[in-house]
Amino acid sequence: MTRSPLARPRVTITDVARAAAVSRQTVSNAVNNPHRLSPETLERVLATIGDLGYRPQAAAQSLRHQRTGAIGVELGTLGPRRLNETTAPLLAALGVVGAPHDFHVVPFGSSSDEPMIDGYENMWRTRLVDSFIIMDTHHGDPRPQWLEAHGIPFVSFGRVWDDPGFTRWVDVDGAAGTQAATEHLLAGGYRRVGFLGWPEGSLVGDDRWLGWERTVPESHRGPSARVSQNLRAAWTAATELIGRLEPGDALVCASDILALGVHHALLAAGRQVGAEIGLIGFDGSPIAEIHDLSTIAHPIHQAAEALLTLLRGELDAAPPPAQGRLLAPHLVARASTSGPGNTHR
Amino acid sequence: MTRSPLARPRVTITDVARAAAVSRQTVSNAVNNPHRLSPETLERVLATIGDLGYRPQAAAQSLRHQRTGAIGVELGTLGPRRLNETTAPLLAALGVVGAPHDFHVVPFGSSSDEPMIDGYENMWRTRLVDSFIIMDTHHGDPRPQWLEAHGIPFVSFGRVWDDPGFTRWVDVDGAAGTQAATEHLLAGGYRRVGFLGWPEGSLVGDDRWLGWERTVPESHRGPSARVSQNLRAAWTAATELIGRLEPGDALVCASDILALGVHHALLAAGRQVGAEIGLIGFDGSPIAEIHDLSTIAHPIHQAAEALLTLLRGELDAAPPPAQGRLLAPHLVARASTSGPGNTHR
DNA sequence: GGGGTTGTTTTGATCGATCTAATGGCTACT
DNA sequence: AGTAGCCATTAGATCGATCAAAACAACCCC
Repeated sequence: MTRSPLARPRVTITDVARAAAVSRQTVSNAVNNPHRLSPETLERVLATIGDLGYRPQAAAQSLRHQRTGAIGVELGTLGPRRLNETTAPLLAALGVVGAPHDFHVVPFGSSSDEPMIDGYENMWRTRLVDSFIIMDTHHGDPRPQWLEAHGIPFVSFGRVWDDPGFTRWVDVDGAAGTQAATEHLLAGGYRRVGFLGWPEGSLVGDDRWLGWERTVPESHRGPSARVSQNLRAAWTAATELIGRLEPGDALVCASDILALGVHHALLAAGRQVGAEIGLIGFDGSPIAEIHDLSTIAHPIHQAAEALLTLLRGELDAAPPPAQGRLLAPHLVARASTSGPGNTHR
Repeated sequence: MTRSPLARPRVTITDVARAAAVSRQTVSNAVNNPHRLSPETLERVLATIGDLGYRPQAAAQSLRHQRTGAIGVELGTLGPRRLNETTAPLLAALGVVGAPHDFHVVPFGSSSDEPMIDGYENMWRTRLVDSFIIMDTHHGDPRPQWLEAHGIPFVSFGRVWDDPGFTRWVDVDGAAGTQAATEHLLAGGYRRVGFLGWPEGSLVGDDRWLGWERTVPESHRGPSARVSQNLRAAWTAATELIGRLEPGDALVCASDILALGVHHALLAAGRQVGAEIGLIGFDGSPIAEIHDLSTIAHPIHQAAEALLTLLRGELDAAPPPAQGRLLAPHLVARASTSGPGNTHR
């Protein structure tokens, strides 16, 4: 029944103090204010810390500092809001990027459509977390206002559309993404570049449309259409659209799902993806990877860094930034944009 | 600069005690041992708790109890082990199911392929978590042994293949899944049912193959093939396979990716999915949903419950169960198994 | 030698909750 | 009346870390 030193009994600051024949405070200083100790003492204490494998306990620090370093992130599991493709990777990135700064993530769920503020309130009141990152904000979203009203620190991944004065957000520059996609296709030798996007009126959708529209020269403009985010709709629209596409033309799509619809329509029409018709999606989803479709991927890692920086400012009561932060997504080139005439592998 | 009661200053047990004119301990008892109080006192204290909106602080409880209720879950972000389709939903389910039992999840990442034990050691030594759920165990996985050796509480989602004596796992019954798929197809009127799976030798793959093999009668057995988990391979194999399929036949696939490959091959061959050839995948992934493919979905919610139950036993030093727990997945019927001759929608 | 500095180390209090043991009030039994 | 027993309540200590302030040592200056 012997247990290794990692297990019980835990190593506390008192153990280290005793072993090094100093006071608890001196051990604490060795860790947090090394300059206060004489070189000899410092060395001895640090050696003892190493020997015993001491690490400060998070719970004790949290209590003392009144800060846990835990960031609440809501995962909409059931109900209308699904776990989307971007959420999970962002969560992972936040975990990795946050660790060195003593931040960690605590996902929590809202099991139903109930006033989901409940989840936030629980996490906050028990101080299981001391800040939040909200995502997928939409018009009429009650969360920003509620959090603000209660003085709860939070930042947003995605602009807060309802409140233009709110600047503690990080978002992906959709227009820059479709612009890069368009340039990539033109540079790759495709003659005309068209666009398949979502119906006008969605802020994200319009943004992505804009990037294409402002980039493609009149002389190289291919046909375009706007349909809803759904495979069947995309397929149907694409079937009509590709009737107007000539070999050497290409399509920029507002999402990987739309691109997939086009992919299927091309397949069914017996036309070749990439060599005959260029095709690129948006979102960097696994779906695009599986189908060997080029796509515009979100800068997840950068977003995580930026969000944490913002959050740290917020927790230290620093003034909010002058404006939100737009990050450029990056291009992932695959077979579907290998260039006209190029038969890929 | 007024702040709402939810924000600073926090409501502590002392505040409640003062307001209700009792001692701190009495407030604590009102919450944890109500039977110890006289009815009048209890009522008064609870009313005060309600008025002030008191909730015990997690950090203080953690320190006192030497238990945080936090469960570490590793998210393999980069490196070889990817964030798979099941991980994210399970994480969400654990969050929801765990909350009422004062459990919460803390995802942490291994940013590289380094000895990833590091991540576990960090989380454990600082007692940021006091247990782990490991997933995606594989042959030669160092984690179970390491955790065991250090006396760290953990349970596994997925059998621990290396150690048959280890019983603190929950897994999905693959054979039951493919059996249900096969029965569904036969009951739906498909004449012959074939199988497309992974090469022999993978434990999960063989399990899924078995469910089909033991269920389909000799007289209704369709052609089968075994290929690697990858769209292109599936597509190629399926192209060959469907040459041997007659209208009214169906295929059970070991994964949604494989089913997708078949779907594409059918599409390219101009054959109709569902009405002509039945098709069902495995894993309940979004990919299947998007393509309107029937699939066998993992019982994520049940798995989360079972894992938490196991974990609670482990934390309370209860003896391990006699054996691991196999959960039956459930069938999600969509257009791809609508029955021979039935044109769906 | 008293007083002032600087530098290192320690003491005591604190964060918020809960455990243990003690206290005071009341009834009941001898 | 004395005391044993029970119930409701409270005082004090504890979990592990850190802050603020005190103590102590060594040195310099007038």
